[in-house]
Amino acid sequence: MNRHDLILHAARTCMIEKGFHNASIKNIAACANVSTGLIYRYFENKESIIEALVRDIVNNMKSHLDDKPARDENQPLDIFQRSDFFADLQDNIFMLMDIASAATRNTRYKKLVAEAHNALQDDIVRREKQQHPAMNESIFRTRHYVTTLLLDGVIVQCGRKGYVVDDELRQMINAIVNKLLHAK
Amino acid sequence: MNRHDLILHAARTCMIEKGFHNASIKNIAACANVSTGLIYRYFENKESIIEALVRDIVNNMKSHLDDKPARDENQPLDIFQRSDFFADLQDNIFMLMDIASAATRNTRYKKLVAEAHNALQDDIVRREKQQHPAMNESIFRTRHYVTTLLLDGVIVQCGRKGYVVDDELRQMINAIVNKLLHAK
Amino acid sequence: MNRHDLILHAARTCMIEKGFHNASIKNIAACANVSTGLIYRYFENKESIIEALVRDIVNNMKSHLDDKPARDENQPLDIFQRSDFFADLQDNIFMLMDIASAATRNTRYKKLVAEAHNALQDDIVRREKQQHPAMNESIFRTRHYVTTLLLDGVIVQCGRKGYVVDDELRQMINAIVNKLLHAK
Amino acid sequence: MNRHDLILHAARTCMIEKGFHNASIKNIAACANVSTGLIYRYFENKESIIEALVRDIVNNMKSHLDDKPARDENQPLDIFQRSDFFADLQDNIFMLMDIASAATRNTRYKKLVAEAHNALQDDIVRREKQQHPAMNESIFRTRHYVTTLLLDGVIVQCGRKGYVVDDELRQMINAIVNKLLHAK
DNA sequence: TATGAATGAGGTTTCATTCAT
DNA sequence: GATGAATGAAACCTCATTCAT
Repeated sequence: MNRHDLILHAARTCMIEKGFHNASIKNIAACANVSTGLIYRYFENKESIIEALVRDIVNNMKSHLDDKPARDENQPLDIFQRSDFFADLQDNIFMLMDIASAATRNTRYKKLVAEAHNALQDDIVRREKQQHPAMNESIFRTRHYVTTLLLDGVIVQCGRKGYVVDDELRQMINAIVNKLLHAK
Repeated sequence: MNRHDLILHAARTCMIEKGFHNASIKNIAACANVSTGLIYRYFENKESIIEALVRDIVNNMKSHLDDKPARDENQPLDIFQRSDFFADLQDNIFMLMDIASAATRNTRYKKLVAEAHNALQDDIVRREKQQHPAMNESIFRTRHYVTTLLLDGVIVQCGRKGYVVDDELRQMINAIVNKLLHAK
Repeated sequence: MNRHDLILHAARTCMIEKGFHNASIKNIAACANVSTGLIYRYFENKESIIEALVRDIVNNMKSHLDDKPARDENQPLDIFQRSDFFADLQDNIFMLMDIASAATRNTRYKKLVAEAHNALQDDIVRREKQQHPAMNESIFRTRHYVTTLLLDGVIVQCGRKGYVVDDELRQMINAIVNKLLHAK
Repeated sequence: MNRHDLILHAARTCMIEKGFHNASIKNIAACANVSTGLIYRYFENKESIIEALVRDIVNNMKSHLDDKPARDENQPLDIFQRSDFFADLQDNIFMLMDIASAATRNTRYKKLVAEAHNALQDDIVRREKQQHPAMNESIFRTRHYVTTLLLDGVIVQCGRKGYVVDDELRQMINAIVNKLLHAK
């Protein structure tokens, strides 16, 4: 791993562990086994690290989606079926909350997060359209929106209660999403 | 307004504006037009201010619920119908995100938020039970859970996109909730 | 007790309990059951309270000495024999240390403490002279000096070890002083 | 001098000059000609600085003792004979008083001072034993105790009177100690 | 390129002192 | 006289950032 990615990885680890505001540059440097000064050779400042982290998460999600096999409409949907995708999401729960929170105040983050979401949505809609050319695009968008809403809800709940997604929760969410999809 | 509430109000304003971590005691004092020292006459420390803020939000929600007229089962539900309730929620969105985020790292906050949620849930279940004595309690709990999930999702979305709840969003959420309720 | 003495008494209690620097005006006021503002009606500032306290201690010692029965030269001396005097001294140990310590830096305290010591010494020498008119004054002064030295040592030791003067310590000190006195 | 020792030296100077409670981190930093932040690179907190200072004093005393030539029993003892030892002690007088005073209220300091005293005592007893193998250990301990008592007394007196040890005081103390030692 | 010592602004909190009531 | 709310300077400590080596 090159220095840039090494630092980014360390930043991710620290922020997951300590939270956005408690992950100091020193922590990150120690975690990456480099000097504090070196951080500033690869990133302009702390904000830029967050920026890169968000970009990373988005790219990760996109690549997860790329791998995703086409869903069989007749089978019940399991939005957690790609276990590695959701494992990742769980890992990121705390960081995502922090970043979302930070984004409410920081224009740069906010723009970034919004762009990321739009990119993701476009990506999802595009591939759904390929599968179901006859369907109305607005339905895709709604689906995506609801799913996002629920996932965000789950994230917050997890953060709040401090537990990971267990089977009960997983089934409940799936039931809701399935009902929504088939009700259309 | 007495000094205690004045400071609390200022704290709320600052946190909404600048975020949890950037609302310094000095900021709050300046916003309340008092000296920094005075803050500590009314609150033990910064944590206590947050504590009071969360308690305030919870009590507010409870009193909103108390005012809520019995819902006519045959009419579609509008969870935003109490516009002042949601206006309040929107005001609190940023702060709630920050606090939820901070709660993932701070034991005291986490306990506080958990307590608040339990208190709210108990309150809701109790009043639903009064209205529908024959219904199974677990259904109430599920309903509450889903609603919470969605509301949390909405909060995050709002924070993320930086806009308030518009009509489109409102109708979409309502549609989902209504479908869920009648599917049961 | 008048307000002035009430406050002084409270100050003494607080300083014994919490130490010189940790006894705040608020503490003292609370202990005296008066408002903080009132303190400043009776004392110019915190320094003046110390000043008054030191004066008090000196006067107390003088009055203890006044009560002291003439010592029988043929009996071994017990410098702790006036148990109430030493009880008082023990009570004051911590405060005396603090004040002595503060006096090293504060001209006003230093002058005060020096004056107090001289006053006490003169008082002691005067009464010893009355008892033993033939003896050389320098002997009295030496005796007084040594006794003071030892008492101060005892005070520091007590402060250091955190215990009060026990029988063993008492006998040891007495043995030393007796030897000194009779060696002359 | 390395930064660590530079800061420690500055701390010592400040404490001697201003006293324990008035030697602020900022003062110390200014005195050492470094930034306040740097202090915390070398010491965990203010307490640690004191800790290091006390340790320094103890080590200094021990090394002074190591250099001390064996005393000729037939010659009168001069406990100030190692003039550099006592010069050092005088330098430390103010600080020692403050620390002793602070130790009465602070568990950590108290433990520190107690340990230091025990270490010194053990050191002294050990070397006396080497010189006089036949003598009872309790005699050494008593001697040490009395000497300590007197030294503490001298320290307090010096602090109180604000002067350094002059010849008169020196001779008086020596006379006392000699009498004590030979009376045994 | 890489280090980590150094900086200093800024955070929370305490407390002697003042002053309107 | 008496109160206690209010002030604000100053304490300790943290951390993003810079820079000599």
